[in-house]
Amino acid sequence: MPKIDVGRIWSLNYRLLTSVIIDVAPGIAELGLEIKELFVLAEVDAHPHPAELAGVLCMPKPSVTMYVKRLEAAGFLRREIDSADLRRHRLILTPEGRKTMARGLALLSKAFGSRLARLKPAQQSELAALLEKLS
Amino acid sequence: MPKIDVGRIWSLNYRLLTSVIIDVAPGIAELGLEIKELFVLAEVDAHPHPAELAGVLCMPKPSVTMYVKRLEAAGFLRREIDSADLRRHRLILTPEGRKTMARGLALLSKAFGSRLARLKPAQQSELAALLEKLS
DNA sequence: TGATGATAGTTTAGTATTAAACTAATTAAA
DNA sequence: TTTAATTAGTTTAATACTAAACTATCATCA
Repeated sequence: MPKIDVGRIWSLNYRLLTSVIIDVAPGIAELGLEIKELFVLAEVDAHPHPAELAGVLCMPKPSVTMYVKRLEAAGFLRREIDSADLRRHRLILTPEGRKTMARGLALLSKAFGSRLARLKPAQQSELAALLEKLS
Repeated sequence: MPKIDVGRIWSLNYRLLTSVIIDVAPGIAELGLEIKELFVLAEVDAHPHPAELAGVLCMPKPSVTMYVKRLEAAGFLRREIDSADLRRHRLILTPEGRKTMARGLALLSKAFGSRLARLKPAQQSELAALLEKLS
């Protein structure tokens, strides 16, 4: 059996993601967002606390601080003090933030989806399942 | 048929790559490299001119200028003027650069490979084939 | 030729990112 | 309790990144 070239899988995948990000950045910018801010918005429902967001998104805490600050200033989310733990900030999407997030994710889906479309539906499911196992 | 969630595939994949990079960064740093410098080294044989590297690696030209400058200073590559076109710099890996590149790629393969190992060999081939189609 | 436009690579200058140190709140142990 | 250790989030200070402008060379075409 042929040995898989890990480096090749890696670089194919890396370039795929990078080029999709480059494609999609201008559209995202029109929404008043940066890509990473969109990632933050997209995880706020599931992980409403900054420290969790940093963990889930693999980004340092100060970056989250800054993105949250900007997202808040833009009216896309607000924060409440968690009364059970006064250190924690609970983040909440505003309706505007939710709408903008949906638009941003739609752009990303469209850009990535147009590549995914090269695969048959069954292959797309297969890819999703394989990535799921890797994560 | 269930509709595939493009955003989910995306974020699974994005997080996979990010976390592998975070895992591998300290080891790469011990070689005297940054991750992106390693990516540059790895493509120099196939694309010996900075402008091409920028295209292939999806990074801006000034970034390539900077990485090349550091890699040259570290003795990992040298440059020659292309006598056919005096604007162009032909980049050449030094033996030391080649050795360091191999070590860096080995680290990356090991880190990514340890995730890939969750898949059976046939599934690894399948993943490689799917990513190939997407690139 | 020589004028115009394109391309290779660099520099500059401003923004983005992040490691390290910090403040404040919580928890656990003595 | 009070002390020490931990955790949440922020600030600071330094580095990394990159858009825009630049220099030099090349290519095209009148």
